[in-house]
Amino acid sequence: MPELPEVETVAHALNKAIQGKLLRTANSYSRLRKPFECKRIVRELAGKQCITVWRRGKYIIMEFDCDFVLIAHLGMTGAFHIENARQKPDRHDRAALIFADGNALRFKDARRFGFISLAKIPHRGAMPKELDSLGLEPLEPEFTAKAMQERANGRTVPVKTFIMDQKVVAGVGNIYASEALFLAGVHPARRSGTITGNEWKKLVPAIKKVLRQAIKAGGSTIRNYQTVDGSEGGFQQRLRVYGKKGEGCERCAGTITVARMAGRSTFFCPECQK
DNA sequence: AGAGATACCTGGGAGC
DNA sequence: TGCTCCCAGGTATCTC
Repeated sequence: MPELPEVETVAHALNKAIQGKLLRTANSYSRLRKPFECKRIVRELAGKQCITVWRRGKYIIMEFDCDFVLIAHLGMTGAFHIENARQKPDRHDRAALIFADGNALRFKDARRFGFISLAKIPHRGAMPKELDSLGLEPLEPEFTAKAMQERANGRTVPVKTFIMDQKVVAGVGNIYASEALFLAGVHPARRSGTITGNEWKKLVPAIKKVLRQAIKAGGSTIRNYQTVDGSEGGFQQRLRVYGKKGEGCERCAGTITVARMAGRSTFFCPECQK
């Protein structure tokens, strides 16, 4: 389940892998959440050089030396891998970018929740308008307790759901939302508008800390996630509540409990998260 | 407009 | 061993 740390790890690896390469063509093997527009992609990007690859929220942006970018989302099970273009795609490969040097960047996605789409930008280095609605970037200075308290004012959704709202904060998903709330000692079901300034001063740094630690560990491998070279992330060993229903809390005598919030499993300690 | 539910999709694990 | 059932969840879209 790729969240910000996994996407960061993948974007970094992709940047190393394809920066400077010339796109030759593209292939589509089956449909994704949004159609992979092979013909349009080839028309706009063939012969163009990949300039850089970066991340915004959970989206990966591949820049080329023109006014188009590719926006990729890994969905639940998306992964990129590089191999020789002559190699046969395997069962779950959905699309490929073929480079002039003979390498293929294949997008593998068993559940097809991911996508790669072409977007026009006003000028090189600009943010595609498709990503305008994304909220605060949690590792940037703009992500502060004050900004979050303002946005939460009057809101009644559980704070867990609130911090997973991509229009509020971009990049926090189900795993790290549970982990950050645990670190901050905040109960996930609390209505977001009732979180005090002091609580946001614990929760905002907790989100940053959890994300930074996970990036350092190369992400968490929960079920599906793989890095570009096929290796697994190391953060799952450091998870404190996610997936730990029935286990003892590491901080108090409580037992980790699971509840559903907005249809998602939410793990927390009912004793020390208030 | 905000909140919650549902659809999309398929591998994998649980239970029998 | 092999079958069925259900869960995992990011996002778009719907209903209230």
